Amino acid sequence: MLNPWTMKMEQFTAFSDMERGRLDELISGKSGHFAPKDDIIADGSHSANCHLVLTGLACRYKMLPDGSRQIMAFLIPGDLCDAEIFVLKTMDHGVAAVTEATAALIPGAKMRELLRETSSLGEALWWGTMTDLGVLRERIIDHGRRTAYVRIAHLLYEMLVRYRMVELTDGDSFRFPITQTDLADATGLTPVHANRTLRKLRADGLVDFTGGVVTVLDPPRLKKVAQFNGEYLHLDRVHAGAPVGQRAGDLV
Amino acid sequence: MLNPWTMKMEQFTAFSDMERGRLDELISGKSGHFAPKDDIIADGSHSANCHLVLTGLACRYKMLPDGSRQIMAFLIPGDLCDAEIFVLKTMDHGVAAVTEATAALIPGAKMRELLRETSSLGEALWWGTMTDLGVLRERIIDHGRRTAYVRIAHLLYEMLVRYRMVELTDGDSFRFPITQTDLADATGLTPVHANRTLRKLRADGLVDFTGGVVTVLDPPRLKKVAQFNGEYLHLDRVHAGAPVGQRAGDLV
DNA sequence: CGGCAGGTTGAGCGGATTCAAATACAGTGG
DNA sequence: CCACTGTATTTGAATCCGCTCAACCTGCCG
Repeated sequence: MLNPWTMKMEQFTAFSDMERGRLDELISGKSGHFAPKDDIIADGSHSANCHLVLTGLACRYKMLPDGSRQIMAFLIPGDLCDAEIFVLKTMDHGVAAVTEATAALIPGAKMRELLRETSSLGEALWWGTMTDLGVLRERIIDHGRRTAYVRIAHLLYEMLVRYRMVELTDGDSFRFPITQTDLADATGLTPVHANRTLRKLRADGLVDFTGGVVTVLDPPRLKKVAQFNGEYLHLDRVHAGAPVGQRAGDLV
Repeated sequence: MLNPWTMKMEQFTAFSDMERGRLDELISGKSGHFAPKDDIIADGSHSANCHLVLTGLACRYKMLPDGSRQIMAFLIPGDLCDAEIFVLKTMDHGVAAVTEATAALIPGAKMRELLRETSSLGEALWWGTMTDLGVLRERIIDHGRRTAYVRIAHLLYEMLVRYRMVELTDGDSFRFPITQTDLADATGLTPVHANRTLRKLRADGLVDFTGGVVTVLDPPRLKKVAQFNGEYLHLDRVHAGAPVGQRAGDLV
């Protein structure tokens, strides 16, 4: 059984058994357990360790002076929380658990080594960072030039692809237990309008979202209305382990 | 005279003379000259070289199927256009010149070496990438949770800080010759509304924007209305060369 | 002189917000 | 077993920020 980190990065490149061993070793040290709404890393703090989500769901967020919140990204198993920790003194935003979550604590020094390696691992870490940049840019497009309807559709479709990368989908369903307030904070809408829009997506037979589980009822149609083009995820190499039809790369 | 790349990165850390020499050498190879609206790197393309803006203004953008454009970042002297080129097959967005611009072409192989170095240079490159992430996150907050007025104020104040990092400000003025359409595409507004909002900022005595030159008339007040908090730029170390009162770090 | 790009202004519209209240639902304690 | 409580979802109505459509102005260049 591969760990989610390996699984994710192997969307980019294949690893040798030795490289896989390195990754396994890194995430099998200390780990933290977090309750919903707990900060995994607080805004303004610093840590000697890098955090990697192993189970559950987390989010990158920032509280604004007026009390409103902006969620900038959702973090699922295999995602790094704080790659900046090597070079920056403090976090310029917070990372909080959305559901119960566990995160591996990877010593900063070990991560530094990894980055400098000539093996595929260093490049895979760069790939992760570059795709994070791509996802953020896509979110800017969402907020700047897409309507609420398209924006939510886009987010849900993207999550489907990302969950499939780490094999946490069941057909076209995945567990994504966020509240509508979370959804609103992530899409830059009000909870009221997020509700109405989500409701329309349901009425249009595109998605079902009950009991914390998202089911994409008609992936090709959702992809179309979401104006989704997955190039920004750079799934150059389809993970060899996944059977045809269940690969993340098939969706982009 | 320091080059803009060195100047920018020395906001993060001080370099040795040898390290400065390395940077000088890297950007004094081949360079490209670009006319306004020319692509420096086209969406979907790939290059063996990395581009670094030396003079002029460029932008990171994406064209949408419906013909609208989203500008995701402005690139000024000292900014890297395509750090992704080492690991990704194709660009998932374009970079275009806004004004006449020159860009240094740095061989990808040389950049790779730099990244793996144990010197400060590798870390400074990481710092650059991490602050790029920070700037993008801030743009998401802009679009998601700030009004048009605050959003434009924020962008202009941020540009003031960034221009000051590379010593291209004249007091509180800087050359920023974008059209109001560019401004609209960057802030996710329509040109009409961008115009009205900019006009209001002028009427309120906060900024002047004529002849391609932005003048911040009252920096502390603009900072306040922009809800600007510059932590995300991580100007940990103020550039030693700049006199007190003219440092980028003073503004954050 | 006409053409064109960029900037400015007006009027009406609509998507999203705000304020407010009703409903559903799980947990908790009596 | 049922009130009680708090959180999440749903719906309605009025309002407003930003958009659309449209016209007009300005400076510049061929």
